[in-house]
Amino acid sequence: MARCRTKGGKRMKQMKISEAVVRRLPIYLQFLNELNKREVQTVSSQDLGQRLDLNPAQIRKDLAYFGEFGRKGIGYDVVYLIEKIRQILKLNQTLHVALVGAGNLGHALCNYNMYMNDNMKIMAVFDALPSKIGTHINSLTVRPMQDLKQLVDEHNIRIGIITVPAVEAQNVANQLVEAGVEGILNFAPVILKVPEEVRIHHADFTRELLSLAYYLDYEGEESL
Amino acid sequence: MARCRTKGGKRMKQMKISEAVVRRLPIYLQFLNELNKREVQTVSSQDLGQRLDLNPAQIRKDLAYFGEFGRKGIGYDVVYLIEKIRQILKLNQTLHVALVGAGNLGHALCNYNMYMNDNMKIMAVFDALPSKIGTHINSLTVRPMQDLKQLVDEHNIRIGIITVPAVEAQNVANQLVEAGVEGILNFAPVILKVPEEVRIHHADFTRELLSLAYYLDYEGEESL
DNA sequence: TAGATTGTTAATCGATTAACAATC
DNA sequence: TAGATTGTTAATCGATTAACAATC
Repeated sequence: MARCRTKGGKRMKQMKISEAVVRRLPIYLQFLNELNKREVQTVSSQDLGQRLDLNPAQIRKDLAYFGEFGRKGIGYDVVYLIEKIRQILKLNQTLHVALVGAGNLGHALCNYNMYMNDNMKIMAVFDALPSKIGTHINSLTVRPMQDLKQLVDEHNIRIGIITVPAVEAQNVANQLVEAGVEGILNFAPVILKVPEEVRIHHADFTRELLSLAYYLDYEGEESL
Repeated sequence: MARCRTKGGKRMKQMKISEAVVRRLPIYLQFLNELNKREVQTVSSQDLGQRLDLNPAQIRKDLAYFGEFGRKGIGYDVVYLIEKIRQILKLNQTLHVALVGAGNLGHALCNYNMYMNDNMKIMAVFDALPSKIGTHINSLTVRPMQDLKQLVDEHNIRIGIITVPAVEAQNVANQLVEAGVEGILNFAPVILKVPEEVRIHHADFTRELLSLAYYLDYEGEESL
């Protein structure tokens, strides 16, 4: 659902952008924000590539999918490129988020409250445990699951974050889908099934940890 | 650093396994564990593919990099395959982990204490804040950063987890490297530079959230 | 045996990288 | 102008998928 330009500059919708490209955009944005904070005005694909361990040609190509953001002989204007990437990722509208699971991890995420992402806002927190309901996390009151649909509608919530234990995650996902969210970020260590029109991303750190383990050097050389 | 077999069955070290393959192994393992809990004995690549939204041929190929784990006409024995994947990911040894950052997220991870991963154990927790030092998280006492190197040596800690604020993350990474960890799992929303012999994985949920935002359907069609 | 399913080779598809004209 | 760096095309590389013989 990206918009690109034909040679003539006319806009052309729907030119399939690969997932790999989309996943790099937040990385670019993160580093560009750092550069901006350091008041760096301009950056080349060379510089970016060096810092991010990516091929400069790849970076140029990634950005070129969405428009001509750079200047030949000069590089990219940091502020301008930040603005453009924010547009691509639709970060100029504030995205409303519901968080389900007021446990430790849920608390952590609320505290973050996307402090660096002014563009995403947790609007409501839910939990199934009666003991949790009514308690406060920052300025939010933990709500029972029955209120989910109503609050999703009311606050125009488009994303759900799942921070419940693994056994409940699928059930919660179903309820989020039912309530009408368009995307889910799942922290529980299980594979969830959702209708294909709902986008699901996994933030399951156990996966990261396990794949990390693979890359550790052998110590006690063992055979399979 | 994978071991494979030549046709004749002799072992052959070093046949480059792609990162994509390694990242799928934990997913297989996760689902196989579920099947095992449900006392399912056998599973086909067909079944797995359906459930995990992956191509069955891909799954067979992934597994075949490491050995012949299946039986033609039958499929894979769930228990046996779990065991094999655990070996590949080196989960049969208990991996010792240090966690730096006793904030909310650090607490959450300690509570997890890898409950489902008996194979990883957080051996020590560190923080820079004097107010945090000496406090307890479960059975662990929060230690000052000065103790890092000593405890890494003492407990044979091979992995460091970073859950400190973004601005401190690079500094902490440096200290972890200095202390001798082989891998780092970074939760802070920054790009870290580490020597190439140290493996670094990112569990930065803001990235996941931003790329998720990209895939939400447009509402107020805006042009770039 | 017939049906199912693996492991593996070959074909396809897609992503990364190199190279270079355009231009600041 | 000379040097730098983009946007983009072409070349390369690698990953996914299809197909099928082997075999349970």
